Amino acid sequence: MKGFVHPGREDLRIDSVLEALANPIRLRIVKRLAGGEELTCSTTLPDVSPSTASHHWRVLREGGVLWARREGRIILHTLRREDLDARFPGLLDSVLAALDDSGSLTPALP
Amino acid sequence: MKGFVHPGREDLRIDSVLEALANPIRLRIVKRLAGGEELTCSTTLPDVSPSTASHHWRVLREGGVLWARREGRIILHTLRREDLDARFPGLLDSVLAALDDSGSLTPALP
DNA sequence: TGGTTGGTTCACGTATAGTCGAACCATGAA
DNA sequence: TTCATGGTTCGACTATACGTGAACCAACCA
Repeated sequence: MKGFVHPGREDLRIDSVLEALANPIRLRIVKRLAGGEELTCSTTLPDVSPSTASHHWRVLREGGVLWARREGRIILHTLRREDLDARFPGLLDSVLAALDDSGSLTPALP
Repeated sequence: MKGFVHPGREDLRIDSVLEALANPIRLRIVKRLAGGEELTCSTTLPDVSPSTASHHWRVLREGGVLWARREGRIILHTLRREDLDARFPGLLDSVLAALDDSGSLTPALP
């Protein structure tokens, strides 16, 4: 567990990205990240167990949706906006716009 | 089995649509439909069984991605482009553009 | 009427996603 | 060194997705 595996920009695949996005919990994460915050694992999903949270972060990371980097004891995540926009122009924006419209995927969270 | 159940435009949900799109077989279907063709079930997926094909058509239909209408003995499918563009502007275009770039999801088909 | 064609539905098996607790690892602090 | 914190990994379980063949249905045709 020394550092994270991220697909390169050119390795991003549309079906992997769609797969990563096709989950309400992961969409919540993406929505939060889109605000520009750097999120940690535990503070973002207090309603699921640490192992479940870790699973979802991994799917997003390996799908190429976000970067993970260790900062001391915590792990900070940021959206790979440039890479996603470069490879799939408009995709992220359209999904984020849809998330703004429907409040269904944005329960009250700290 | 008298006619098909389609979600209304306002009932389209981003996670259902992403879920429907997050599958290579269904992406192949969407790509074909985007060409403007009206596709039947069997001619589009000759490499999977009729029941499997029917399953994928159903996921796309119930996710709101396409219209199905009976025309005599066959069922014709068309992309719900207007509805998708209205509810999730840019989503379909970005996915289709990605499908054009990578030939990986477009095996030789009749 | 009976047969054929195009699809669906059902029942089933298999594979994978999602979830969790327990154990473990990495980091920083005492 | 020892401890606490933040995450991951592992093993197990459950739920759902995927895939199939068999049976069925709906429309057309002879």
